[in-house]
Amino acid sequence: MRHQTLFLNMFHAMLDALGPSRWWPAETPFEVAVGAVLTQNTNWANAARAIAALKAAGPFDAHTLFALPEAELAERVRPAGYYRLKAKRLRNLLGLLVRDYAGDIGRLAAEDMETARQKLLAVSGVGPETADSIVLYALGQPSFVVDAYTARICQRHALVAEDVDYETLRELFMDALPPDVPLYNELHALLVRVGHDWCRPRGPRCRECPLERFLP
DNA sequence: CACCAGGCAAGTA
DNA sequence: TACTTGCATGGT
Repeated sequence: MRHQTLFLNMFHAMLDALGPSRWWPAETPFEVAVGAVLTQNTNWANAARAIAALKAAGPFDAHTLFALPEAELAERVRPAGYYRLKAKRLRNLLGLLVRDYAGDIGRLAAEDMETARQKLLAVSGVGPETADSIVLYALGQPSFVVDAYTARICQRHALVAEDVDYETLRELFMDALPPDVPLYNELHALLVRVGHDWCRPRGPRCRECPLERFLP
């Protein structure tokens, strides 16, 4: 209850200033999952190019992509950067879907949230942010997504320590807020937008940030 | 030119 | 355990 009011005030301030985000920018749950891997430490425009190249390879589904040679997968995801690495990581994730869920991400979505999260985290190349992004935006279950922007905004406003870890930050939000999928969806999206446009990694303390009047 | 972008795992001591 | 390093393209 400690941070609930603060977070909700932040949420409404950002929403009023920026309007709704309509995230995740993908057409299907499967595309969300693929995009979550491809956008790791990479801007979305490059990840989107890689997705377009994957779609050009044939039907955009787990069976089809998993059947591609890894070298071809790598060439197609090249625009997303780290392309040899991401080909492996994507393949690992596709392998989970094909082996355990008949290639159908809807069957993964039928698992309870903790099970789905652990299955995703067990894939090499899927860490906590990627797993939570898939759980929230592809599976539609209320796992709060923490990312570099979330951490930076909270650190810069002295809400958390500089060396705060992923789980601590996630629990801060999830303990304060109800497990509400639309709320987690929009709040994460807004934090990314504010982080990208105002809360830069270097440079002076941001001015005219939508959060300025709510935070120290 | 330097910096940044919706991380993660493996290596080292 | 705690820290460091490799991975890479494309826009500003």
